[in-house]
Amino acid sequence: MIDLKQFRADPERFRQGARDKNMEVDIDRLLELDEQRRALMAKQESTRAEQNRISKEIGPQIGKLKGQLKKAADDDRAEIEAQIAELEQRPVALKATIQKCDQDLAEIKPEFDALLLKVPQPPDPDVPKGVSEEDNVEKSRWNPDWYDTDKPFAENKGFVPKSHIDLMQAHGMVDFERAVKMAGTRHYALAADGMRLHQAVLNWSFDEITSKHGFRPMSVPVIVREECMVGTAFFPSGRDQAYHIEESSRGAGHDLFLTGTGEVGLMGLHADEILDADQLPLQYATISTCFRREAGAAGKDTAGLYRIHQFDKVEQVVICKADEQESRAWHDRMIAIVEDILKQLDLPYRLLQCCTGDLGPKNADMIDIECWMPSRGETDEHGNPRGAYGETHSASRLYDYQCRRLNLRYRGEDKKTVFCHSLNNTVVASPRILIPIIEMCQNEDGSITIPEVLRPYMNGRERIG
RNA sequence: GGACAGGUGGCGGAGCGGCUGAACGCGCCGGUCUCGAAAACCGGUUUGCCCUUCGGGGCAACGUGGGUUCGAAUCCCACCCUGUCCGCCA
Repeated sequence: MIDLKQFRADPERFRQGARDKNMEVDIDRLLELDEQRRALMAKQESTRAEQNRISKEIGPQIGKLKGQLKKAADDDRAEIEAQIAELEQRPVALKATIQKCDQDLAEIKPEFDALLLKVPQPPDPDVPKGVSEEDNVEKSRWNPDWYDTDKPFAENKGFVPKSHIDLMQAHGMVDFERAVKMAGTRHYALAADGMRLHQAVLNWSFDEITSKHGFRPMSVPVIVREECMVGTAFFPSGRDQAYHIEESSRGAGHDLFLTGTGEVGLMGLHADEILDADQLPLQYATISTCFRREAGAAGKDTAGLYRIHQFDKVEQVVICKADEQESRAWHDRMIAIVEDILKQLDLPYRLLQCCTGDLGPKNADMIDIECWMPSRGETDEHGNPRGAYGETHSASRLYDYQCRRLNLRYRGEDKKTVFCHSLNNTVVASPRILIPIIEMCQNEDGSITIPEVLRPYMNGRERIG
């Protein structure tokens, strides 16, 4: 959520921010409603102040008169009752005014709240302008010394690569047919060494992030209430992407939603809290199953393990002080952790600076990390794919946009409460990460060499097949 | 799922419908005392919003939402949540 005071002071900044992100939001209407709302509040409050004043004055008087009434002789009664009635009449007009303000405010509120939640965080000035992922800017590339992504796979390794689908099926590592039978398209079942490799890369990277980099290991809910989705800013804009469990229609008090990333559970932990400054930064990591409807992606990446409805992910989040330099430093550090992990896995990757049009509503800045996947990309003259980068990680910097919605604060130097900054990044998402691992580590005979760092998690084995 | 009990400030815990933003205790911060510390004593200690001539002024909040009332932490209704016991269960 944006800061209303900043919004009033400089609405143009937010108008431009939404434009840069290609998002529709009626800034003028929000300004108008805000003005109406404040005028009504001012009127209501001053009326209420008046009412309180009168109330304090007549309260004791009424009390006293009612006491007298009990003991009074019959002929005095009428007189006392008249006095009470007169006193009680005094605030009546004020009450009507207050109620009218109440009604008017209640009428504005839903539209105001909905609109306010829709205003995206403006992109940082140093984020390149652009309309789609086409306009993202490559920042850097890394290749292991034995592979050059500018040359075809065959030139690098001396044979034409197979896709992860073929390789995994050959080794009985995956079963698409039965999974699709059970759950429909974009589902899969991992089997045998497929499941082992999946667990190995998750467990290894979880150990890296928690033991080596000091992030606190957590297990958090993946089924959450709507407030948690709104608080983490996945709603309202991403509502279509989340699976909705309609418990309310079965008589329960509220619906639930499946989370699309561990970020939701990790960030939701401290909602509505005021932390001590010395508790910060909080560094959390979780390993969680992620659920995504992939609405609007019909026909895209339909084969294999690239775009699926359910996967597992090791996620890192940082909650730090509201200091731009500090949160930028954390962003760099979280990206460096992923680079270290990908280097240890020996996977070619590149860093992409996402352009304004590719940012979500909550991000001020986002760096995507893509790994080289030999089975992707256009096909060459022999009908073999040329290979392409595919997104495997995404590192977001949010300033206080998310914590403001979550009402997550800390007590600053001057004892004032301040909204925290938050950041998040993938550590490893599997099975998608299995695509580059399996395809890059394949041998001419169809076997797969297990990356060295994963061998301790695979019973010491060196290869599959 | 069944039966009770309960939701008040950082915590514990009061609270005849008006004087209660809230007693009391603990914790925390500041001060007195002391060479220093402890004890004792004194003072302070919620959050959000609105207005401001920047001195300050005002409103709201006792789980949530509605209602009764001139006036609600206190009365009524609905919902949510928590605890305990029983049943079921990885």
